[in-house]
Parts: sequence; structure tokens; C-alpha cells
Amino acid sequence: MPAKPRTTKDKTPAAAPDNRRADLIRVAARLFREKGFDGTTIRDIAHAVGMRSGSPFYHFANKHELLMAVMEEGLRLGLDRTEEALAEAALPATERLHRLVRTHYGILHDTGSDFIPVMLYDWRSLPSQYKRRIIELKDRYDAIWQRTLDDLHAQGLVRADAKLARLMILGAINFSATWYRAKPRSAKRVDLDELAAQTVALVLHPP
Amino acid sequence: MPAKPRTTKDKTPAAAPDNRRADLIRVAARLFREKGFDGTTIRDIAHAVGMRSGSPFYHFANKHELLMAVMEEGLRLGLDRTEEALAEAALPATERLHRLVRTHYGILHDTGSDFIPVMLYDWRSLPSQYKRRIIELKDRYDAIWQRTLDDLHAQGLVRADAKLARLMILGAINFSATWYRAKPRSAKRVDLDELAAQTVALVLHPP
DNA sequence: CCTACCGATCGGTAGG
DNA sequence: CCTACCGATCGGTAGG
Repeated sequence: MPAKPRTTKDKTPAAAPDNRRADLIRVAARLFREKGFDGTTIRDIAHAVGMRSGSPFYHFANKHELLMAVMEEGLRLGLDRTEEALAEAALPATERLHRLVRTHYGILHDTGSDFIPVMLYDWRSLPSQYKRRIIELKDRYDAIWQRTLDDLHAQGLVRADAKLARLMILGAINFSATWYRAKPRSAKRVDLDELAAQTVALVLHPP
Repeated sequence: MPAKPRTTKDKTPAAAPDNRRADLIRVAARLFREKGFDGTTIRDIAHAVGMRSGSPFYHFANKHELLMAVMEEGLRLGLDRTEEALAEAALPATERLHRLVRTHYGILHDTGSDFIPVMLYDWRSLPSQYKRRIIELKDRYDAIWQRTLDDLHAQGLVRADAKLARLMILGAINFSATWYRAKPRSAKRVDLDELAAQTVALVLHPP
């Protein structure tokens, strides 16, 4: 059993002493998102953080555990952001929906936020024994959304069945991972605020 | 250069003489959908149609061309079905939307309709030189949808920007590939007609 | 379309 | 965390 990792080859001068594991997760997320789980080799990931090919296995038992760590990180961060967005007491349901939608777009498209797109794209690659842990977190996320959609449906502001509405709205947002590019190439690209407003406008039926 | 394929090992007694290529495309679509492009080997596909491992390369230059053929088949079939669904003259825009939505659900979930889900899941795996041909077909499909959404937006029946509405509605439907199961496990599962009605209800704003 | 095979890649490991 | 390496897999090909 080797000693705790210690390296002098840190990329950033002020790097924390023991965040190599976090580095691997972050870089793996980026590469998995770009090239897919199967299209990314452990060598790619290792070299991207300045390690040799075998070294990631000091931090993760195998490639699939690294994939799980990426998804878990994404859901934990997403839950934190979402809970914070709704922390204010007594928000009307319409405002809660708007914040949920806006936060979710951020989770997909903010810089460095590659974890959830990996979950969406490479869910199939996660062995079922690892899926349970992720599903547990995902259920908590869905439950937050469901509460708001139940309220909106009860008020007649969302017409579809509340559960299907949740799946469809999240689907509409998630699909933006396939077409939305944050880097504005053409001048008149919509930003995430605008995208969130448009999404809410699409599904909300004013009384 | 070998002669045209001829086999006596056809699975179905009345099999047409020269549809081995079509068999490969159909079986590849199913396997790609289940296990992903990278997760499926040429050997898997070959054996599933009763060939040996090297034989698919008699029909396709490489694995990526088989992937492209799957996507192309999906778009051609989808375009046919969609054009037929809208063939009736002078349908109101709301009815056209309903038919577009219902048809798209069928394209994703009907038995044997695995081509478009492969395109959605494994788009990343298609080399860019092959993407052009597929994008051309996809643009035609999108254009059909866009016409209807432009009309609905002009009539005030769809609130969001018409182009974003198209992306979001197709996203909502496409995402069902990740959660909808046609085989009813619990008794009260919604069918595709119900799903289409709910989708229309979510996004359409009656005047 | 089959047989026989190659060459490269890749996840993972032993031992330090 | 590195060095050195293994074993299996897999896309693809030659030749018939």
C-alpha cells in the first residue's frame, strides 16, 4: 500500500495539497462530455492532469468508479444549487419554476459544469450496481421539481399531468445539451436567462 | 472482388434474396440502441444476423458507415411517416402539431424503430465527414416542424420563440427515449396517444 | 461471405 | 504515484 499521494508537479502554484482526486473527477467530466465514456481512455485523463497511465487507479478502483464519481459530483452540486435557489421562503410556484429552469440550464452549460451532461449521455455505461447510488440522488432532485409542478398543475398553470410535465420540461432543457453553445459564435445568440424565460413561457398557461 | 452475396442460411423461410444489408442495418440499430455504438462490436452484429465476424465488411467499408446507414434509414423512414401524416390538405396548425408529436413518439418507440434513438445517443460517434449527409436529411425534418411552429406562434398559440419552441418540444419528446418503456410493466402506463396529447396540452395556449 | 490473422489499443496490475 | 508490462478485445484485411 503506497503512501498518500504527494506531488511537486502541481499545475497551479497555489494548488491544495490533496485534491488530485478532485482533479481527476473534473477533468474526466470534461473529457467524457467531449468524447464519451468509451471514447475517453484512462491515459487521456491521466495525462490531462499530469499523471502517467496507471496512476488514476491509485484513486479509483476502475474506470467505472470514476464515471460514478463524476455523476455523483454533478448531482451533489446540482442539489446544492437548486436548494439554494429555492431557499427563500414563500415563493410563488411560478417563480419557483423559473428558478428551477434557470438553475438547470446553468448546471448544463456553465463553465466547468460537465458532470450532469455526462450523466445524460453516458448513463448506459454505468454498471447497474453503481446506478443505485446515483438514482437515489437523482430521485431527490426530481422530488424538488415535482413539488413545484404539482402546485402549478393544481393551480391550472400547467396543463399536462404533473409527472409527465416534469419529465417533458426537464427533457426540453436537457436536450439543449445537444444544440446550445455557450460560446457566442453568431452575435445574436440567446443567453441562459433568455432561454429560461422562453422555456417558462412555453409551458406556463397564465390564468 | 467477390460475387454478390448469396446465402442459404436465411433465418426466415421467405426471406428476400438480397436484403442482408438491410438486415445488418436493422440489427445494428437495435444493438447500438441497447449497448451504444462503442459498446457494440462488429462481431455482435455479424453473429446476430448469422454471419462471421469479418463479413459485415463486405457490405460496409467500416463500422462508422454502418452507423451512418442506421441514422440515414431512420431519417428517411421518419420523413416518410411525417409527410404522410401531414398529407391531408388544409389541416389547422394545432392538428398538424398533434400529428407531428404523435408521429415522433412512434419514431422513437414503435417496435423495431431504433434508428433515431441511435442518432440521438450516438451522434458524437459519427465522424464529421459523415455528418453532413445526415444533417441534410435532419434539416428537412426540422423544416417540416418549423413551418407548423411558425404558424402556431403567429396565431399566439405557442408563446415561446418559434425556433426555440421547436427545439424544446422535440427535446421533450426525445428525452422520452430515456424513460419511456413501451412494454407496460405497471398496469397504468400511458400509451403513445396519451403521451402525445399530454405534450400538446403542455405547450399549446388556447386563445 | 468465410477463414485465418494482424496490429493497435486499452483497462488494469505487480512491485517499488 | 511511476515503471513496465500483460491479456484480452476489436476493427479491419488478405485471399479465396
